[in-house]
Amino acid sequence: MNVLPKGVRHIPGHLGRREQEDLVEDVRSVVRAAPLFQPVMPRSGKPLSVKMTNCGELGWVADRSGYRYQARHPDSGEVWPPIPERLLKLWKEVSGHDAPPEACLVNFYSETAKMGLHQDRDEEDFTAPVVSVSLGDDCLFRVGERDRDGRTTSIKLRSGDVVILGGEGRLSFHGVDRIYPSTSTLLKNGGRINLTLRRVTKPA
DNA sequence: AAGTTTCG
DNA sequence: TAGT
Repeated sequence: MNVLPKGVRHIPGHLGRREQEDLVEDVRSVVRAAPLFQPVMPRSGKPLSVKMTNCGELGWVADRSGYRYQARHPDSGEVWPPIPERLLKLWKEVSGHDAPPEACLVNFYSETAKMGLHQDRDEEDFTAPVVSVSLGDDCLFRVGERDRDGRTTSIKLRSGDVVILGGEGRLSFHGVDRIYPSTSTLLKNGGRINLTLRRVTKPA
């Protein structure tokens, strides 16, 4: 019986179809304002397979210089568009955290995209959880513990699912091993969108 | 360093 | 630029 690591919560089907469609509209408008860019590995410049953008006061970027949060789009130099209301509402529903999210990373996975096992650790504040929303095709999500060599568990994430990494689970290693093409009709061109809401700065 | 590969 |  494979249980999720402590502090990792999976809420299958948290969002209904209509809410998912509304969120896709929100994402479309974010992408219009802040076009997807191709993140690359620090130093090597090797591209990640996902495309990404952000909304919120801060956005996560990856380039040859490193990983960091910044207030502006790396290509356009524009500030990121605001986090859509319905994501702020979702955060209030599930995060158990008073302060609103400062960053929402938008990752787009093509049929072949993956994300290696990693920690979300570029934030200054680990007291707030990470809240993530899946839209579109199913994926195989793998989650472990705070140490890279800890036990890992794989679960299938479907469109409308929410995953929360909080408390002991805040620094859990996690990644996406594969996308299951054509498993959702939410996105016309297929693929998967992941939205990740985070606090970045230290609490006052 | 959030890659890839391999493994679990 | 994750519908035309």
